[in-house]
Amino acid sequence: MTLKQLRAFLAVAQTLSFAQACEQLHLSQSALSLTIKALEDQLGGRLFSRTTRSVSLTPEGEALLPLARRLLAEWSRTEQELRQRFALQQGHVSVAAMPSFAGNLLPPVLRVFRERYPDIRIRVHDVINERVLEMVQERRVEVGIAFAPAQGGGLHFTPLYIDRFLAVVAADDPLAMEPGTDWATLLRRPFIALQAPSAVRALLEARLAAHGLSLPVEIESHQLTTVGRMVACGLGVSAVPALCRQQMHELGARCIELAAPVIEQPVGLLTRAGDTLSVAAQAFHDTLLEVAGA
Amino acid sequence: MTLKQLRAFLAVAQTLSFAQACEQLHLSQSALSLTIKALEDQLGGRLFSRTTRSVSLTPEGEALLPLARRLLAEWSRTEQELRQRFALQQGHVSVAAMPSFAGNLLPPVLRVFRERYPDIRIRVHDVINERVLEMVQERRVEVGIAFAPAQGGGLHFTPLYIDRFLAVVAADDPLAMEPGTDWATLLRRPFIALQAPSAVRALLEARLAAHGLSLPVEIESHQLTTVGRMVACGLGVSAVPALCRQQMHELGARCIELAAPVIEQPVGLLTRAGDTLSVAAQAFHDTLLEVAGA
DNA sequence: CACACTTACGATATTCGTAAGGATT
DNA sequence: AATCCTTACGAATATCGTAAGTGTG
Repeated sequence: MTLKQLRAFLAVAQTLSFAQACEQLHLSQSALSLTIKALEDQLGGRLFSRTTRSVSLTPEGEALLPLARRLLAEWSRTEQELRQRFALQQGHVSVAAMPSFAGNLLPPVLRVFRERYPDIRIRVHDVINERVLEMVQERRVEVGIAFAPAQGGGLHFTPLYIDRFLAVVAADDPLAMEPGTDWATLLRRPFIALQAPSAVRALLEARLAAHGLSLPVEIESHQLTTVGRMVACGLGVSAVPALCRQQMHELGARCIELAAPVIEQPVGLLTRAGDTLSVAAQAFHDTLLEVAGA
Repeated sequence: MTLKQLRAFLAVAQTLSFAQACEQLHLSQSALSLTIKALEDQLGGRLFSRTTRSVSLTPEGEALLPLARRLLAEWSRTEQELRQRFALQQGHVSVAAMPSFAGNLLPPVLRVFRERYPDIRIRVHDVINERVLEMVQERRVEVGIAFAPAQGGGLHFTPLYIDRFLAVVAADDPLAMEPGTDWATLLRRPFIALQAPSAVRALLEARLAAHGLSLPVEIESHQLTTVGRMVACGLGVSAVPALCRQQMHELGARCIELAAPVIEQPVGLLTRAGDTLSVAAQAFHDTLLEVAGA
């Protein structure tokens, strides 16, 4: 039983005329006749009762009719769905992004993506850096945005930009007037740090230790905004990824360059090494590189 | 999107190998490769991620897989069902038969039919003669068994046998010893008749009237068995289709031939004139002619 | 006699398998 | 070097349309 045969059957069953069905199918009468005949032979009996002057369904044809309708409808529905997926008119992307990115560079990217592909649903997971890596590995998301991972671990990394740490000080701190400072100067003040499970915190301490420095931690928080507010109130100083400069400013703190050493770490897109991205995820990937990578 | 393409997709998706799928499909690698390529082109994107050494599903392929499975499963289920119908391994027949037939000749026919086609379900409607005609006309049954209808009425009649009326008398009635009698003799006794809506009653009175005779009705019933019992108890006599001879005997009454006039009426199979019978109904029709027509 | 479906036959397209090519383990 | 998928090309197969055939109203 072929698709053509079933389509031919449906056309004849609906019009109850070979001639009319021919036009509908863009087929000659002979071809249609042969097609129906072939179908009947394969099934083992007549589907139509032909009296040279009129065509009617046999009871078996009557039984096939609703089945044929359903089958063909589901067939084209399936075809349609796949086509739409490839045409970016359907589907969804799951993305995981570390908070500093999710809260700063990501929203404008989402706006552009949504404008371009309004039918693609996006699910953003705003989770800590390590969790981003896990979610990509576990295939819970197709794309992740995080710091470059230490070892591969089956992940593919596409760099977006190099992030560097900036000093954050209160607006009335003398340092706020300077263009920059160094770690030795900054660390003479009480330090307000992100709490332990944070990748930013871990990164920071590891790099400083390599230069014989350590953080004089006074207060800890696990929210970047809290850290910003505390600095703004003069409770101490901090150091944050350059990405957060705008956010810190809005919270009333000031950011200045920070050297000796300059602490840098690439931020980029993570995908599973072996896997192909869905067209939707690929489109998101590309949009992200285009909008945030500039 | 064609059947072959989807079958090829499923085979490759399940084995994750073109080579293995080839054997399963009885196809060369090149043909399979082209088939998958054609499917991908038509849908507008890749379904498999080929790395010359391993094949894996893309997210879109992953989405198609369950849909393809369902589609192909339903396809063969449909094909199977139709084939079985034609092979008399599935389906049902609805039959309407007038009570005298349903209770006498029909059961052995059903036994034979059931032995031959154990997978065909039969539904018997045991209804009065007129209702048989209606049910065939309304397509509530495919086959009816009744007296030959007066005018066509879109019905096709196949005669089974000619039924004639017999006299029914009590076992101790003097007539019970005779080989036969005539209407004039019979009607000198009180007559026990079937009630008005009965076709048998109507037929009887119409034919007798043509010969200037009328029934001296003493008692009426609408059950043939009741009539039989009443006759057996000596309450009167009756006249019934020859078909019921055995039944009357079992009830304790006796049947003898009845002439002057001999009242005959063909009994046969009724079908709608224009319609084709289902193979199941046709098989029943044929079995009935063979078993009951002998 | 005209209409509607079926059958026959030659022309066109499609599909298949063999063989060569390219890439990876 | 061996395996697996892709590409190229000639051959077999299937399908289509034109035209003649058949039966019914």
